[in-house]
Amino acid sequence: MTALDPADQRERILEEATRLFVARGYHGIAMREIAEAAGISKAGLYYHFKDKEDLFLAILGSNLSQLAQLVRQARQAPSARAQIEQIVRGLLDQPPNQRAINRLATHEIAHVSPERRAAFVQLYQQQFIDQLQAILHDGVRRGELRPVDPHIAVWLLLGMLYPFFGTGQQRGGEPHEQVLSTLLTTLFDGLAVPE
Amino acid sequence: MTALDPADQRERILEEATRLFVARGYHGIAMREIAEAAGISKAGLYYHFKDKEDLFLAILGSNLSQLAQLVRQARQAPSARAQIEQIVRGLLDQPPNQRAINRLATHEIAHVSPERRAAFVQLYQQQFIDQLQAILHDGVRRGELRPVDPHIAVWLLLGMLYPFFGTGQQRGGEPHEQVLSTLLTTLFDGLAVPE
DNA sequence: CCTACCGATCGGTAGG
DNA sequence: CCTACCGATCGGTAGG
Repeated sequence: MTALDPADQRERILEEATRLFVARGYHGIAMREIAEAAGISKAGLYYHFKDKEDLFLAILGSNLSQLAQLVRQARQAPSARAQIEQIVRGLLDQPPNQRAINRLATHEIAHVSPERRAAFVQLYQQQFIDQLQAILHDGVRRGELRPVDPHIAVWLLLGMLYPFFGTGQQRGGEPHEQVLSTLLTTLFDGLAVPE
Repeated sequence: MTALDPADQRERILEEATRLFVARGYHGIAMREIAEAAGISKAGLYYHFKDKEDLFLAILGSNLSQLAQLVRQARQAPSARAQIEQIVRGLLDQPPNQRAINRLATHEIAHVSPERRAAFVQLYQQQFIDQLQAILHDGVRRGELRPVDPHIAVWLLLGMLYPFFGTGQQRGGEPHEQVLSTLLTTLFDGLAVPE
């Protein structure tokens, strides 16, 4: 038996911890459980991560980097609608446990200390929310979209995605493409039949 | 000093527990904290409620009754759009702590035992989700709405509401009427400018 | 990274 | 027997 490389061990911990936090929330999981799932002792866990919050925020931070990259790539598309479509597609295409981290980020962040929470929320705002707002703002400015408040519209969009950020066992039983097209049609064209 | 009537004491416990669970989630609150907030001992708490899950489910159940009533009243309206509008208005008009119970119901229900969770989820489905699906289904059948899958559309609608189910301190700083009208316009007419 | 622990606090219950 | 609790403490477990 050869021990794992430290970086690989860290990755393994993050993977198992993600799965557990997604299933039962921040306070629903003990550090002991994460250690067992990763095949190390609890003290070993504290070698890789300063404390429980540090481990939790590492998961959220890594996800935020991927979100930021997704948005950066999408901004190359020609219209607001095309940009949003690319982002929504990218989010729904993530593996279930990755998608569910967005749920953790909006929900369980409340359980970390005020200082670290404020720091993460600010980063999340800058790297993700502000970018989405800019896309909608530009869409309104160019006359592509109705003159809605981008601030409200961003939360409507993220809200529409929210139920499909589950683990995939509960919701998301529907075909991917059908959810995607229904979401985009509803968001841009509305549910009402045009007269 | 006269002791409170048992029913009043129970109401007081439910009120304080709601506030605490909303702020910090199911596992984030100890029975001791709820007891202190209600001005009784922890043992007194267990006189009124069998255990922590029983107390938690009493909160969700009472909210579900109100949701069911809201939907029943709304179903009298003449069109699917008018019915949905009345329900959305009713939900956004609730006091912040009441609104936030919807968040608890979708999120923190995962933390109760499988049997009790299954029972509550079934009741929630029958008394709320199925009713919303019926409204959309009828709307599609009567040609008011695009031929969307009611199952997906219900979750898009509830998702749009979700960000505004916070405690009111974070989101919901926007004027009520503006959120309501933006949500309904987006849901029924879409964000795109008609050509 | 482990074994061996800590101060404190967890949900729940005893007798009166 | 009942109600509406109380002070004290149970066996286990939390993060560190």
